[in-house]
Amino acid sequence: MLLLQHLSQIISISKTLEGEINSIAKEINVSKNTILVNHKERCRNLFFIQKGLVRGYYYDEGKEITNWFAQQEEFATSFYSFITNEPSPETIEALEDCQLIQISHADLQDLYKKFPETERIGRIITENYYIKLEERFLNIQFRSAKERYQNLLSKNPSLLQRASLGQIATYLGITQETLSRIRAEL
Amino acid sequence: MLLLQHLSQIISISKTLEGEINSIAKEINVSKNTILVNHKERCRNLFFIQKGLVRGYYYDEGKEITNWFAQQEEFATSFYSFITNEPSPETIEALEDCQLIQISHADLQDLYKKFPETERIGRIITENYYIKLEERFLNIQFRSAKERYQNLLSKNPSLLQRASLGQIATYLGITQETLSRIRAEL
DNA sequence: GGTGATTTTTGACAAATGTCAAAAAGCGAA
DNA sequence: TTCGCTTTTTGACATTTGTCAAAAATCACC
Repeated sequence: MLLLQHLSQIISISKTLEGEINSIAKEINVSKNTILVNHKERCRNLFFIQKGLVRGYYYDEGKEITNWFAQQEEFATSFYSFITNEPSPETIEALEDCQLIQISHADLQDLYKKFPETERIGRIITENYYIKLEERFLNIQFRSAKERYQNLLSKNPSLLQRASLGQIATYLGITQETLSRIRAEL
Repeated sequence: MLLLQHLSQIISISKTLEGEINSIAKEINVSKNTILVNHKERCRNLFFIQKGLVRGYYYDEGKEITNWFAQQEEFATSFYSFITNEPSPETIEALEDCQLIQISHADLQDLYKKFPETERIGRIITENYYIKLEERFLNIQFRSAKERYQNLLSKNPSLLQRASLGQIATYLGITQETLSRIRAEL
């Protein structure tokens, strides 16, 4: 399982722990356009993406604004809702047919209790996600629309083929028209 | 010690753990304008603010851009540098005379090893900081300069008295002139 | 392969914010 | 109190990006 491989890069996973993880990790396949978490609904699951592409988006003045994309070997959840148990401000949808691993919040808390060494995994993963978010924050604050697009293009070129321009534009914090113009002039 | 109080809100702290924390937590007093971490230098310390105000800032085209403010009962560090051990992209300075608790990265790692339950504290604190950063990210992406200012004003009015307008403006992602105009029209 | 829906591009114009320069206000030290 | 330095405000103008509408291109499905 890709998830176990991924986690074992952080700490070594004992056979018992491996068994426990296997027992709480539910492998699910969802088809393109499936809504994994609905806006205003509590998000009690963490998803690990074994294959496919998922995005989280907000509604702002009736329009969908992409908050993040997650692909193979990344986690996806409404972080805010998962942690606080408040309704999710964002909707999560599969942009492609996906093979996911689903872990419930309750099972994860049990895992933390039973295997305290997994707290370490949780901490390190959260730290890394924090750093990624910080980088994105700085990007949006300091860089022009064009620079952000070029940055995305160099770091994640395949995304441009897999998501629509409108989805990518709002992810970059610009309108679709602006993105279209940026592309035209390059 | 305020730090212990703060941590005990997350998990209960045993007497042994308390002793250990006391032994690695160095209380320091720094005066206004002290640079705690220099840009391009590795940041190997975590600071907990018992009293005072600290800010982290970047240089962008020669100008200082405030990345964050931290005050009483908050942690301050160059998160990126602390976690990755790379040189810090940001400078950290005390904006007021401060009473801080300093914990080194090495000591913290030892603490995590000796007292695995502290991993939980680390995870939860990181999660909360993640949520705060996400909120700020959405704020800057969705809200106008004026809304961001009003938001800050309502959530943290004292900051306006304690930091300069220039520092606050760049924190809000706008220029000082724009902030000045926003204030004038209210 | 054709057709209706969806996505992307283009145009004209508007709004928000930035830049540069200078004036005004505030503040600390002698 | 005054002088010099720093911070804040104001003015004129430029730039970036957004908005709304329509045309063009692309895609999915029959």
